[in-house]
Amino acid sequence: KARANMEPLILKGIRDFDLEHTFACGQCFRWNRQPDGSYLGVAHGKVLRLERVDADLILHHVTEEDYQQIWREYLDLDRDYRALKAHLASRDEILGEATRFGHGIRILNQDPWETLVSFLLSQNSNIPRIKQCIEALCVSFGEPISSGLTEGSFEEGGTGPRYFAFPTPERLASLSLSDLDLCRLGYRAKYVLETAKVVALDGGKTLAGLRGGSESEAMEYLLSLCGVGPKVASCIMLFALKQHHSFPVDVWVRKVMEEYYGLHGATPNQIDAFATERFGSHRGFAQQYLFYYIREFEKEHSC
DNA sequence: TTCCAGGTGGCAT
DNA sequence: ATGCCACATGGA
Repeated sequence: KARANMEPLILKGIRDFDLEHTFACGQCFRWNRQPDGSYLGVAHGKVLRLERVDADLILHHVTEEDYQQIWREYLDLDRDYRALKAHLASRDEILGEATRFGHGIRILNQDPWETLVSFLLSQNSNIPRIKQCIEALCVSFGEPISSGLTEGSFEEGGTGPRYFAFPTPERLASLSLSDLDLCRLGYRAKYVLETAKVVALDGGKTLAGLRGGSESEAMEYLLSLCGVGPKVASCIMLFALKQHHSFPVDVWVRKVMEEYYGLHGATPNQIDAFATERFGSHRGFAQQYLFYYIREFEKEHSC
């Protein structure tokens, strides 16, 4: 196929979408900034490069069909973030500040299986290393993608395929612990294998079926998986299952709740109750604005 | 060297 | 229900 000559897809007048905010805010791990400021990522077994030119969003290496069937939803392009941010900002000044700071954040609609494994690996780790682990998994056990991405200016000139899909649950379920040694997952390796075996039982259908379903049903299934606790389950629900009322509480969000909202020593239940009362049914978005806000702020003051 | 990183499982109260 | 602690790994 002559995909190398594919025209870029130009979406005009896309507001409230900043590539850095969206791809570096900690919700996803397979997007990387390129020398020219565009972002290259792999999702749903496809490669995409996104570029911002003024008010336009440019999608490279995509077909119109893939845009309609995959990227439009993945990038959450049909949601009115202007109205959403106004709603959240009206709750309190802290959230107002956070939404202005991370004004271009969008909550992606990611693949449930990839999100599940990604956040399994996230526990007691940090974002650069999480990305490293996931990349190692993909290179070692993912299917190579024939993207047709050969005309780009970001080729390294090496040999062999450069882009790999996230490995399927079946593939990971077939591995042994020692197979995973080279990925350096640490003690989380056995969580990945155990979980892959369960998810692979029905090809991930149960997991995928949780999208948009009931909160309790999703939570119950996720918590039954080895290595998945309340925090990881909440992230999967928010980032892959469209459960936008999910409010993940990690060390950073806890810090926000303590230092900005005065909830010192609060239990997870107390924090969730507070978030529900204060931020409403869209508290998952609030969580991500707050997370990005506190994390970037701490980065500034850590040097 | 020690501490920390988008926590969780196991075990003790 | 709640409170500790080990858990692999790498960077500061």
